[in-house]
Amino acid sequence: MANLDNTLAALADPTRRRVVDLLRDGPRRAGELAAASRMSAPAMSRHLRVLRTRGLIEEERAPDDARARVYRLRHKPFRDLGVWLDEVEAFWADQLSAFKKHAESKRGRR
Amino acid sequence: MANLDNTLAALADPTRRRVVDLLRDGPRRAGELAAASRMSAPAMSRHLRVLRTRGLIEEERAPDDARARVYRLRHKPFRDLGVWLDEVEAFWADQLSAFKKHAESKRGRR
DNA sequence: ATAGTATTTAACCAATGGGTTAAATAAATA
DNA sequence: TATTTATTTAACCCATTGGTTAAATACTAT
Repeated sequence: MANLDNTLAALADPTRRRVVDLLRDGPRRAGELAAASRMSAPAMSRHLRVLRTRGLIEEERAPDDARARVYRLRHKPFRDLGVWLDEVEAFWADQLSAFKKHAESKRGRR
Repeated sequence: MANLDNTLAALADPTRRRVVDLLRDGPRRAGELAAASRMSAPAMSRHLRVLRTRGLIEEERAPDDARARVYRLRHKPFRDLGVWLDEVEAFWADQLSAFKKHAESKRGRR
């Protein structure tokens, strides 16, 4: 459940992308994520479920308080997305493309 | 209109992601993209509009047949996505994260 | 035991998304 | 000029999404 389409679908929502940014600083509780996003607990809970079932994050109980759930980023989906992105980027690295791009820059593109 | 959220929203749909893959091989007509994706012309047209209004592709008339519209990838949104991804990836490059990850690999994670 | 806290699940609702078919545009061709 | 051809736009429909509030779960604290 961690293919590219799942990953991109999970990241499509701004709230969920924001959660990823928050988790870059380390694992966070559901409550912290909700507060930081000014979002109700149920709403955040569902976003977290989407991120989890699509493989972007993983859940565990807080060691100090088993009521709380702590979420952290998983590496693989981001790595895979990076691989795909590099493939796409290769388009511009390609000589022919570079030539076309150059020709077009003269017409005010970028 | 080419921020990260727009880009990710545009890429969330599998058909649109497929279009990006097709355009990696060079510019393509709307009709070609529709056929390659086994999708009706109107449906593809709307996907192309989403990709265009969100800044991922650009449109021009075919030089040889002005009825046809040719689409090509734009660089910026993918570059920006790459920048963000690298920031996210930095999470795992971080020493402390690396340590945690190592500790957890002993419990069967990855 | 009782009450409080952290979070999820359920039920519901309005908005969005993606497909379809039919009509509109606009250019090439006969 | 009349007819195809390439594509978009419009109108419509159904499924999905993301939010809300209320209830359920499960643990902590008094």
